[in-house]
Amino acid sequence: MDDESDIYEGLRLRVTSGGLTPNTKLKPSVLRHDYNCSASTIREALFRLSTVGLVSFQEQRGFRVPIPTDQAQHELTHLRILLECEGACLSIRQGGIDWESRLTAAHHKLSHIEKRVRGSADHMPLFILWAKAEQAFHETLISDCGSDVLKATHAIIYQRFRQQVFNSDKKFVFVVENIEQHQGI
Amino acid sequence: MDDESDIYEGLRLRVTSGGLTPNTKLKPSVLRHDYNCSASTIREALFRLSTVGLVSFQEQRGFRVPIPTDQAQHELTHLRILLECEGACLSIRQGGIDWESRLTAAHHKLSHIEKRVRGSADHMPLFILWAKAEQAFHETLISDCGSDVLKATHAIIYQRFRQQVFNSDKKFVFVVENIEQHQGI
DNA sequence: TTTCTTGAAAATTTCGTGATTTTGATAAAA
DNA sequence: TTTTATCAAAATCACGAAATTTTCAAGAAA
Repeated sequence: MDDESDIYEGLRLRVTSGGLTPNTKLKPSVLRHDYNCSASTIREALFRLSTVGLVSFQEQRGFRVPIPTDQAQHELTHLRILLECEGACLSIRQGGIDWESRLTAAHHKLSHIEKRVRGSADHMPLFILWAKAEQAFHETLISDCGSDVLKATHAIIYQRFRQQVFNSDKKFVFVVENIEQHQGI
Repeated sequence: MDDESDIYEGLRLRVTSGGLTPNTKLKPSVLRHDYNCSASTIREALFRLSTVGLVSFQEQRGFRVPIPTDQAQHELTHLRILLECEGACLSIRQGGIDWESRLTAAHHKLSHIEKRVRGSADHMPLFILWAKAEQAFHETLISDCGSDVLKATHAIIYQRFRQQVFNSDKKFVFVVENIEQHQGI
C-alpha cells in the first residue's frame, strides 16, 4: 500500500519546506503514525535523506532537522551558482530552439508569479506556487547541458539550498535580480 | 561488535576498487557472511551507497555494481574538473604558505610513485599506493577552499570517477599531463 | 551550591521471519 | 523452431521485537 518512495518524498517535503523548527528530532517511532508504516521504513527513508544532507544524522543519536547556518547558506549558494553557470553555458551551446522557448516560458511564468507576490500582503498561499516555478526555471536552465551527473548533483544542492532559506528566519526574496541577470544571457 | 560505518566503508572499497565485475549482483544474504552481520544491515549500507551513485539500485530487483559507460565517465570527469578548478582557485586565494607546502609535498609524493610505476612491469602492488597518493593530491588541492559543501561534493564525484576508471577495461594512467598542468598554476 | 554517581525510561540499532515479487527452467501451444 | 504459459525456487521488502546505547532526573558526595 505504502510505496517507500512516497514516504521518502513526503519526509523530504517536510524537512525542506514543512515549517519544522531546526534541530527538531525526527523519531521513526513517532513519524510512523503519519505514514502508516513501521519504524524501520521511516528509518531507511531518513537514512537516504541524510546521505544527501537533507537531515543530519549522528550515530546512536538519531536524526534531526539541520540547523541553518550563514556559512552553509553561503557555501550552498556558491556551489549552486557554479553548477548553474556551467549547466547554462553547456545548454546554450548544445540546446536548440526548444530549449530557449522552454526557458523563456519558465521565466515568464516565474516573473508573473513574482509580480503577483508583490501585490498581495500574505505570501504564504502563493509561496508554494512560486517555489515550484522557481525550481522549474532553474531546472530548465540546465536541462540541455547533456550531463545527468551535473543535473543530479545540482538537484541535491538546490534542495539543500532551498531548505536553508526556508528554515532560516529571513526568507526574503533576494533572487529577483538574479533572474534578470540570467535573462540577460 | 560490527560498526555499521565499517561495513559501509568495506563495501565502498569493494565496489570502487575491489575488482568486481560490473553488473555483479550484490546480494545481502551472501555478503552478510563476509561481514558477520544480518542481511538487513548489509541492505542498509548498500542503500546508502546507492544514494551517492556508487551502486545501482532497482526496486524489487536488488543492488548491482554499476556498469562503466563512456558517457558517465565523461560526465564525471567534467564535473570533477569543474569542482577542482573552483576549489583550487579559492584555495590559492585563501590558502597560505602551509597550503602551498602541503600541495607541493603531495605532488612530490605522487610524482615519485608515478616514476616508480613506469619502471616496474607489474603495476598492481604499487597501484594502491598510487591511488591513495592521487586522491590525497586532489584533496589537498581544494583543501583550503573554505567550503565543506564543495569538498564533500567533490569527494562523492571523485569516488564515482575512480570507480569508473578502475572498473573499465582500459585503466591507463592518463592523468599524468594533468598533474603537470596543475603544477603549472 | 556544584559535581559525580546511579538507575530506570526512552531511543536507537540490529536481527530473523513472513509476505510479496522476481527469476528461470520446463512444458505446452503456435 | 519460436513463442507463450506455468510454477517452483530464490530474492527482496516490510515488520515487530530483542539487544544495546543514550538520556536524564534524583540522590550522594565534595
